[in-house]
Amino acid sequence: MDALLPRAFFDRLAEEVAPDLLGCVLTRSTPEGDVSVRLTEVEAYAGLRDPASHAYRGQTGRNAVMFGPPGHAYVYFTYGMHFCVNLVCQGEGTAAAVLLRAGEIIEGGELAAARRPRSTERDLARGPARLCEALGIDRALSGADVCSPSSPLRVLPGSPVPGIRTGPRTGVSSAKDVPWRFWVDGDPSVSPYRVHTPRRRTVIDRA
DNA sequence: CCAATGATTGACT
DNA sequence: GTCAATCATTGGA
Repeated sequence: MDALLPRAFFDRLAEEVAPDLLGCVLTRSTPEGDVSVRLTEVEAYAGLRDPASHAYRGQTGRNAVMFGPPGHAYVYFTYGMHFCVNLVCQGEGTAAAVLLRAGEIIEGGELAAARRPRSTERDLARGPARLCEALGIDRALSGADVCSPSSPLRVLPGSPVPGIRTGPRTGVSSAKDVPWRFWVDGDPSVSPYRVHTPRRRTVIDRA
């Protein structure tokens, strides 16, 4: 079996780990089979020192995994319907993490397509919630050790990636100026950039 | 207790 | 370009 990324890889600042994750491969194993994605877009979050991080205001039940050791998955549920996955970085207590935003499916494409039946091949993992859906990642995987060979979610090294670009993070409502989104220039699986738009008032709000 | 909203997506004008 | 879906989590009353 191929060697996984060592835990030391993740024991660094998230903004240092993030570009090194591009080209690496995330594999999800289920009884139905394996699906693997080659990462093409990620975002770094610096935990306690980052206003855009879920961990900015300290440890809660939801973000507890981020305060643990590096090399584990932090999965959260958002907008009432989507999951997103991060990989915890740096030492315990810092709550740094890298959000996995997009990639190219390189194994298990049939299973990924079955999980996302209305998606084109290009869009299978083009976005953080799409990536999770294609790989079958949900809350149950939060805390999974991606450095362990027996884990249902693992990360393997990739070949060095040319053309890494950086820019502001997508969809965040604070610290928009920090250029901690990293992607592979020109890769079709990179998600379209969208600025954060505050939600409008609903009918119930006006009643 | 309760109201607000989100590290998004897909559908639609 | 605009907008609704849909609910866990959060922070404040």
